[in-house]
Amino acid sequence: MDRSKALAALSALAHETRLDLIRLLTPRGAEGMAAGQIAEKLGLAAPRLSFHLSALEQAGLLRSRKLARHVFYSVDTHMVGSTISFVLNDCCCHHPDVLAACAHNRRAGADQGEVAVSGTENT
Amino acid sequence: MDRSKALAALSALAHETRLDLIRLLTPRGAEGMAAGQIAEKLGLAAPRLSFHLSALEQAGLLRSRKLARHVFYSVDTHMVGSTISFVLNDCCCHHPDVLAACAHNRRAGADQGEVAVSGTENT
DNA sequence: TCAACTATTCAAGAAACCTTGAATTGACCA
DNA sequence: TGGTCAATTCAAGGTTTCTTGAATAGTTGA
Repeated sequence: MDRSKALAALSALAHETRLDLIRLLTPRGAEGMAAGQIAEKLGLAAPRLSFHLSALEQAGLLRSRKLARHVFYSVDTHMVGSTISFVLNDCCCHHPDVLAACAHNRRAGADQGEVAVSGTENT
Repeated sequence: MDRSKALAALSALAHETRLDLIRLLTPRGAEGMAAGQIAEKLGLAAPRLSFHLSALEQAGLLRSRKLARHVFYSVDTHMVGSTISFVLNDCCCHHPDVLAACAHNRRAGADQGEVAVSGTENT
């Protein structure tokens, strides 16, 4: 993964709406979700959603496939992982404290249960 | 780590110059580096550097301390780690594929030697 | 105190980004 | 073919972000 790709991916992630999209779509796996359903879940106007979906797709973080009149979007988990590891590798040079903080927080998160949402927020 | 902090940190990271700063400063540890030396290393105009340093500090990714007429900046490794783990936890819900891609790339980076700079570029 | 040095702040302009409503494209079905 | 639905594209606007040169504040040593 080269720098410009990583930078594009980071820029794409650095927006509230787009993080919401990643958060919503990740648990859906490769199947993903249709744009209309996403718009409904997140309460977004269609053009606005389109704008952010295409930003994420451009950055390589989402894939899309057409099915009848729907377009399904799914997260490219490999790309997300690569982006994260870019920050760890290239920027932080495997600095032990960064890795430690990362590992610690990952464990803490798992302990508390800010996990396993996967469809439960279906109000 | 709450969402707005994480978002601020991600936004701060999503800029070429600021990634350069993190990359330069991480190996220096808590000691950090004086603004003037940073400017020289990266070839940045002083106001521009100040702008980006303060953006990173605002986001919590850098700390600063004054020493005589110099200001030393250093990376807050804990904050960087927290930001990374936020993406893993909160956004990707510990999705196994993301973790796998992250772990894989981390190992690949270590194998190749894009590591262990830690002060050797002291021209 | 004065000059030199380090770093930040200010102001202005350019560029990029985001949101919105209107228009458009493409697919489906009667 | 005409109507409807799903999604995108377009155009306009407002806001934010970035860069630059000029001005400012604080520190040091003669």
